[in-house]
Amino acid sequence: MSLPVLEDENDPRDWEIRAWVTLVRVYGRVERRLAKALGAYGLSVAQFDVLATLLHGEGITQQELSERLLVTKGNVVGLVDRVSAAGWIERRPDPDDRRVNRLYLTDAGRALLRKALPGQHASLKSALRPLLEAELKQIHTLLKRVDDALPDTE
Amino acid sequence: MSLPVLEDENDPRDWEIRAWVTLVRVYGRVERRLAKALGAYGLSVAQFDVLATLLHGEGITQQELSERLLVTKGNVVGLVDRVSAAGWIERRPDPDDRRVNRLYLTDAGRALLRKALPGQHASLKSALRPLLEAELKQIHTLLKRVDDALPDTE
DNA sequence: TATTGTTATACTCTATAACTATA
DNA sequence: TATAGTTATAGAGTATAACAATA
Repeated sequence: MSLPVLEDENDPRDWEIRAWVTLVRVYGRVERRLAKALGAYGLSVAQFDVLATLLHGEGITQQELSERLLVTKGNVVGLVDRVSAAGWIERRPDPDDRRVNRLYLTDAGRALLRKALPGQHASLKSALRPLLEAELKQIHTLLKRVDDALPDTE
Repeated sequence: MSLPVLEDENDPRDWEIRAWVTLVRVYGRVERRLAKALGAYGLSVAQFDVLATLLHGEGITQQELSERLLVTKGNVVGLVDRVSAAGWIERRPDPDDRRVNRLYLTDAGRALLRKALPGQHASLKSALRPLLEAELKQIHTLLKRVDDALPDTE
């Protein structure tokens, strides 16, 4: 989870650290809630991410999926194995390049998403309820700036 | 990691989702950098968290550690096993309650922190460099509000 | 030669739940 | 009865690296 949590007003640590500690804490706690809700559908967070990524871009390759999910292509193999074994996605060989698999949602996968997505959205809205829309935008804008500035040495 | 990343301006998703997706992405990428730096010292992020938590509160119990790290006490056992096997912390029986272990850094653990902490801080500062201090405070304030509002049903 | 995907290895973290010893 | 810690189980994710097929 990273870095200790303590919140006294005289905390001498830099604001980078305080912001990061809080972010990590929120990430962990919210992620856990989302994961628990997904568990009811037999989905892990990583597996849900696969489905949700495909929802917005069917036909991507495993390579592309690994870039979106920020995991190695080796790990994507196992992930895709598990999700396709469950019948939610399928690999289809690319007709033009026989090295490539392209990934598609099955009807079952689409149906599962239709069931699982509303709950995820609701959990998220509930967790972030203390923030006004302008504040959500603010967080998005600031963190997007950080994301864009991170070199993609990964 | 949770929820797909795509950034087009007409993205119809709610700001909760956009903020969350960005937060998750930043979390993942920065965490990975921090983890890589810790790897040079033979530390995982969770293990570093143990050491850093003890630095700010030596003598806590395993139970207390599990609450700070947001993991179950069962998992803390293994975590403490590994970190103490490496010689960085030690369990000392509580003299007043024989059920309790209290945790302390060893000299080696303190020395390791002295080596590892500056790099962690530097990585963090580097990653968050695009943000002004006021913006870091803003993120801290907003996310703290979210954290405080989350019910601790975990 | 470079790329896509696969396989193999080994470790860490996680959740869950039953168990013990103490209180 | 309740609490602190332990053990056991099983699954999931991760990194790393070598490999096959294809380009």
